[in-house]
Amino acid sequence: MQIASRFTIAVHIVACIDYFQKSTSVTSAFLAGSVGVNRVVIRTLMTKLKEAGIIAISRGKTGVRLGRRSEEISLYDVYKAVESVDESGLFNWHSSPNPLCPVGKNVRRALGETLVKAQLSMEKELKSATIADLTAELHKVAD
Amino acid sequence: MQIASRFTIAVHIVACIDYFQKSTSVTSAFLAGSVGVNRVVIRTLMTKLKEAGIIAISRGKTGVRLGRRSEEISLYDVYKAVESVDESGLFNWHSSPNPLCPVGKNVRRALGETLVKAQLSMEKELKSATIADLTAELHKVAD
DNA sequence: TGTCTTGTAATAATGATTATTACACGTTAT
DNA sequence: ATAACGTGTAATAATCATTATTACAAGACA
Repeated sequence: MQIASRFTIAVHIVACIDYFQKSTSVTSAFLAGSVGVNRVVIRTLMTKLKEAGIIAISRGKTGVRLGRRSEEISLYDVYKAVESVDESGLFNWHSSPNPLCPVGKNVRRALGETLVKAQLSMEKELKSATIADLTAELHKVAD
Repeated sequence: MQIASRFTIAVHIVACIDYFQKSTSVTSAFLAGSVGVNRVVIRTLMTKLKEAGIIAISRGKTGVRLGRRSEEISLYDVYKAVESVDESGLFNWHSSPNPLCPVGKNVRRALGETLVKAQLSMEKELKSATIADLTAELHKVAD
């Protein structure tokens, strides 16, 4: 299983806003065109990104803008905004281990910490990369 | 999205074998009882674990055994055996970004390396933990 | 040979993700 | 104020991966 594409879509959205907001009015239709998905998918993600303070939305012709400087938006911020990270964790547990078996009763506790560490390690990498980095790279490639 | 529970199930299986193989004949029915899933699910995973050399299976009453010492089986070995890790990576990409948009055309390339690094960082943690560690912890808790 | 167990195909059930339509409502410009 | 444009969101369907389950063939061992 994988981390849903809505994460890369969300990153794409934010990067697009950073890339284009000075030159164009960025709308959900515009973003849908760049990402290649339905407008409603874009809007749903936009709402989540707005709730996280990553972007600012206003209705009408204004277009979407970043909620703060792209240097201050990490990939983890985006990840957290659109994925349900906290609730269940990256690793999915089988739901009914046998409490009468010493292994079944304790695996989760005995293994849990290690898996949390693995998850945090991945998230740390996402925290160290910003949208500004990505946009810079995009500008570089486009030259 | 999460990493499928078949990973924790597989770890549970291997830990069970390590924990019980000296005292009992460990079978798919036994394991299904401890894990709390259908026998066929266990068998399917057993087959994959066997292909990875993690366990050794024989039909009849013998029961399942480890393919090598539990100190030499990392969580990553198990992870790799039952998840399709290499093919597509941990992060799922949206499939049709617009090649006519400078962002759509290049996000994947510009972001790819960072995501791979995040994935590898997680896997590194899984590599540093062994089934032996887990079984030791299980014995400790059971005392 | 009989009993136990694995191997595996076939199928269904479940659940999450993603796509799409439809329409109410906010915002801006004229 | 009203038309034009854009977001917010409910409702529904399509798709896909995961997980469950039945059924039976075939290997291993006493």
